[in-house]
Amino acid sequence: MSIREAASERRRRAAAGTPSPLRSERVRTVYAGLLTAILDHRLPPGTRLPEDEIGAAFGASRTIVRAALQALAHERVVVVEPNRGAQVAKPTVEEARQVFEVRSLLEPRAASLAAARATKADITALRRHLKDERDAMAADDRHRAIALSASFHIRIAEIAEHAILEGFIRELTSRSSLVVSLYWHRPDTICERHAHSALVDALAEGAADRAADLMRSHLVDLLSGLDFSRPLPQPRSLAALLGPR
Amino acid sequence: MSIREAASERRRRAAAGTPSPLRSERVRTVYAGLLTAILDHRLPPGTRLPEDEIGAAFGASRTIVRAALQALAHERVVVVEPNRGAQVAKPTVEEARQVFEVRSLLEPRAASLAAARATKADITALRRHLKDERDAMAADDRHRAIALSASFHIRIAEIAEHAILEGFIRELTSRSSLVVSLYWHRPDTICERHAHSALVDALAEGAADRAADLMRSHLVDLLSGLDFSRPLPQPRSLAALLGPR
DNA sequence: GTGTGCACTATTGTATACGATGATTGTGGA
DNA sequence: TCCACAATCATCGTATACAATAGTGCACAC
Repeated sequence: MSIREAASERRRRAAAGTPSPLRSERVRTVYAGLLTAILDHRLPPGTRLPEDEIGAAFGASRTIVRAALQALAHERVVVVEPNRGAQVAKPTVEEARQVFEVRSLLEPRAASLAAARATKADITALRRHLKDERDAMAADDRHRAIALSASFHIRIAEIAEHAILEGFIRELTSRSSLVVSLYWHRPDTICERHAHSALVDALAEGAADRAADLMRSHLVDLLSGLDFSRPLPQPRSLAALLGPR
Repeated sequence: MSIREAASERRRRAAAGTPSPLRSERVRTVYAGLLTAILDHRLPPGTRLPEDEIGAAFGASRTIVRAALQALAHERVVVVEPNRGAQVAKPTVEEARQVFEVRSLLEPRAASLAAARATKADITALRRHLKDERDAMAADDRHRAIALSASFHIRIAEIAEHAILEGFIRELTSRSSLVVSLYWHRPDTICERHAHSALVDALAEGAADRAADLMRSHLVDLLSGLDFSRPLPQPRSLAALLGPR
């Protein structure tokens, strides 16, 4: 078995254990459909998710939909209020800070592990990923750019071959996507692209400590692109909406 | 803000602190019953968990049991194999290492936050907790001692008032309990008791850095009490079992 | 005696029916 | 005009029936 095959085999096994432990294929379909829609910001925070409607959209029964929603709720991507149904989560400012704080505890380690383990094939794949990001941004495909930017972090966690870190980072990047959709307010996303690229360079050289540092500062940078000062992103009552006509 | 909005807001906040986002009270009952049984090591790793049987034990329908099992599966305390049912998780050696590695990334931060935030009442409660641990050990109530030892770490995460850290630490301590039940092999647990006690002292003084260091070394110490060298706790094939008769 | 295949059993997967809950609207009275 | 209360509606919560699946043991042929 070649080195690359061995790596891919390792990766496959790692991936098997990773995502949410969903029993059936149909639940996974609904779960994945909802999750990507949320991460793409097609379903913004606060969107109600009635079981019937989702079931109709996916051609699934409420049993299936409920299982998918429960999984998403466990990852805090949706919140369910008893007897009131589910909706896309609306992270508070405090929650947003905590998400990035925990990311900055976990992801530098993932980066340094990845630096130690990355194969040539991994680096190639990452560079291709960077190119996709650039293309999406050039094409002004904001949804796709956001999704790719998040999955870059997940790719690194995968390369680190650390199932638990990967699982937590998956959850945190999902939640970050919601945070970004509520609080992002920086015009230029150039620095981020540069940060990702520098990180890949460090990984390619196997520079574990540098990779960790780059990841750390990248996360600080992301956090600084958020604007928590705006009054309130969400609750605006109907009165407020209709008043200043 | 209207009364209705305020109520929904309160509900939302209440749900936020809930360990696992379980919709109904009955699901929570089954979930909690199973979890404590597992953490107490009354249900050892590998125990099969048929839905009917659990339902009968708790007087609940399979619908309820399934929801509880799914939640436990998400926390990796049980594993479900499609069409084959659920069983108490049996962490591998690799998983065990990872659990403690991630704990040592997260818990020192929790400890230092707790040092900054702990009130006198918190410290009193922690000292009472320590006493309970001592009593359980003195009474040779191994189950209770193990459970208390784990919940000590959770208490600290609660004091840190960091919902995300707390959630992750909850999951990791649960998984640690399974690891301990499979791999623990140290006769003396005295050092641990001492470690907890020193940690509370640091929290009482508000010594954040020292608390973090103590937590870090405590976790290293716990890891060193595990014996991964024994052949294999679980998978031994039938051939291996029958061969060297 | 050995191997193959079939029926049986135990268990999970899914849909659906029915009851319960909470929001909303409409009506009556003060 | 406003509040209280009742009826309505949408939606969720739960039990249960039935289908599907994996595991088990038996019987039969060779």
